[in-house]
Amino acid sequence: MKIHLQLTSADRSFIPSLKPLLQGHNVGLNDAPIGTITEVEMRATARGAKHIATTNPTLLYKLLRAEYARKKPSLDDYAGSIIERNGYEYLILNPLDHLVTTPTGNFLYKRYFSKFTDQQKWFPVPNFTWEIATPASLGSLYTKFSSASFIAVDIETIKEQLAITCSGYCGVWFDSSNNTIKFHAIVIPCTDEFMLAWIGKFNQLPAPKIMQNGKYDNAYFLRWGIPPVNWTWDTLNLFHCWYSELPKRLDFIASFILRKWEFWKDEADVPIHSEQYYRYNAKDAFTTAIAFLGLMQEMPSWARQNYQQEFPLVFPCLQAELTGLKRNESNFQKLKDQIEEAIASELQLLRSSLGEPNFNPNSPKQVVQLWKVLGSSDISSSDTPARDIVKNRHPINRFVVDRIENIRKNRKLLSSYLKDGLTLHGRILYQLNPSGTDTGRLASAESHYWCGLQIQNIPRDRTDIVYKGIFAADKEFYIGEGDYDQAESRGTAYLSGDTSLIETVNSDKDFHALNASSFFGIPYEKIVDALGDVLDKTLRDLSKRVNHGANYNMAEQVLLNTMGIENVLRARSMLRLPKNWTLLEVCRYLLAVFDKTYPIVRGPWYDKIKVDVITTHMLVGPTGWTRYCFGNPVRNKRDMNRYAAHPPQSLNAMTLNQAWLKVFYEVALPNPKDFKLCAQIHDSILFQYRVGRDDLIRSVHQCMLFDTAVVDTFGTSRILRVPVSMKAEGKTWADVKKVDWLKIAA
DNA sequence: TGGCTCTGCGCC
DNA sequence: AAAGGGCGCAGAGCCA
Repeated sequence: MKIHLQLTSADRSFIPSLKPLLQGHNVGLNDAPIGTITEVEMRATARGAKHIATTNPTLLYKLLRAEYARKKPSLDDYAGSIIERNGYEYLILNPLDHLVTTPTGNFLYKRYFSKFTDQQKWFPVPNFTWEIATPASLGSLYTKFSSASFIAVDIETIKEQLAITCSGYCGVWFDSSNNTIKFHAIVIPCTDEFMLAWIGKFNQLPAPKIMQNGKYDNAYFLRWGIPPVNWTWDTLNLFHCWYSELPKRLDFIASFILRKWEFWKDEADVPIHSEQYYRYNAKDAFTTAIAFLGLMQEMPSWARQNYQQEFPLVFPCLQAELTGLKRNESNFQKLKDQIEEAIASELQLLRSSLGEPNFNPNSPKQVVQLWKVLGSSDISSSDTPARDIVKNRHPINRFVVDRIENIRKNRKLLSSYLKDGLTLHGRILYQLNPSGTDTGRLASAESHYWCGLQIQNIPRDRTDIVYKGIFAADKEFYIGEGDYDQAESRGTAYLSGDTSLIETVNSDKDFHALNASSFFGIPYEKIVDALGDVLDKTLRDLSKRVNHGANYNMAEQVLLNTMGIENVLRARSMLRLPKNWTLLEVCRYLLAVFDKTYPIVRGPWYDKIKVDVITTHMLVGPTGWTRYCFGNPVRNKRDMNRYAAHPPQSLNAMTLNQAWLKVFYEVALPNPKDFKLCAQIHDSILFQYRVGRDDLIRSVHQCMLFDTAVVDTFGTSRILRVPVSMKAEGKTWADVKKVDWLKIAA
């Protein structure tokens, strides 16, 4: 096959990276500017090519202009799409720099390129047929769909009243007599109670349901009292379980799985309840159905096993999302007033002392300008490390920077956590997404209902501000929370097989104080006394930071940034390091001390991670959870850092996810009147239990405690059991108290 | 005005 | 040359 590759001049320097992908194929390259489409087709014809691949956005624009005059199409949206014109096939590709700047570029290029060179291996796309259901046709359509093997479902919604505007169904019928698959999509407009009832009836059809991010659709179905049965498949979760590092939007999945596919999301911008609107809905359902079949055909067994672990999580997540937490209105208002007042007075002070009545401390540009005035024109950023440098140069700087920091902190609180529109019916809602991260942690975001907040980054309580007090227990309920103790460090210890670290995490003594003692040669008794009270907080904090830094494979500059100049200076004098050492030298020393204490972690274990990724592209965790890795940890330190952070973070996530499921099935479902599952926050489970049902605290504790066999770098298997500490009896999230009777009674 | 990217920052 | 992992959200600033 002959292919014409129409590039841009910006691609020129990346052509060497492309060459290996073109080997064995007859490809002609051209990077001249685009005049007209005809001109490009003439270039192709000149070399006998009917297939044109392009990275040229102008060409894409010209190809689409007739259909979508509204806005410029984005190359990234259309990457992988095939557009037909005049008997030519156009394959849209991202700019060639993706081959070098993204870990997935090479893989995607190869895959998309095979849409031309290896056409028969692609899943065949059937014809798209669809119709709008009417009261007259619904009866017969219902009969027809009753025999479907699968039904893909997708809804459209509007913000007003959180209403469903229509629901699309794409039936899939397997006919074993002639070995064919039939598809047909319908859209039921949700225009009145009668149609809503029909949507509910279709949702009750027995066929397994396929959705793309069905948690969204189901939030609306549940809101309107028409839940579906047999939701078994979700293309979002399927794809995440296969290639967690790739995008997971339906349009991306479609162009990844299907050869002849053209991005269609630009069609969405049409009037509600118009025919095009319904067509768009039908097409989404159709796409979900065929993407599902393509995924089933192609996904390897390890990815399916991932799915068996991941998909069940959507049910407790959906329940927790719709439960949310009640807001304590008076605490909320009081806090908001307090913060607004603090901002106003600090801002006034700052502006008048600078003599700049319009100065905005949140503007990076203005703050960098201010550095110039203060004689720090070498600092070009206004972020935390930059401010740290500036404020340590002069007491006047410190005064100004302190004001800026106070204002920024409080403004952040106000805009992200004390904003309008947090609640629905007095409750703060959110999403918990099992497909949101590369490691298998849940991600969180604002609710599907266009309100609420991300529940996993709530500000921790400070001496002056107690934010968590705005989350209130329901009437006759208490808030409780179960936390894994030092989960990631335990994971690092068992996964690496560093026996010193294993000994440290398993000790009854304080983890960070033990570290401080081994790192700096100070007797443990001088850091923590016999009662467990901390005597040397500074030293303990220092070892905490060093441990944290080393675990994430920090370089010394970054350790300096996170520790701050003052802390590093303090470390230098406290540890009696040479006075002529620079801050960076001190940081280098601190990281070296970690390596000396725990030589296996950043030594043989990291080597093992590199070998695994380079030779297999896989990181397989103790639960079997497998991450496909596109990056190269040998050539690229960023990739190395990601893959070094993955095993402990993922193991911790898997542990928590299993506990989350257990709590759902063994505590929440059997006790619907007395227990509410609220959220998962990376190493904790937040819940509510009815006053008097202290036994449920113990039940959660039991669900969270379990054993995992972990094999280390050298093949030794050990049983890891992460201890759990329980907090409970909170009238708000801020006043949960440590539960101390669990151990005694157990 | 709306949409986009960049910067900054909250949590574990 | 320099390189901290995993997230999501808001404001600033710029462009059309």
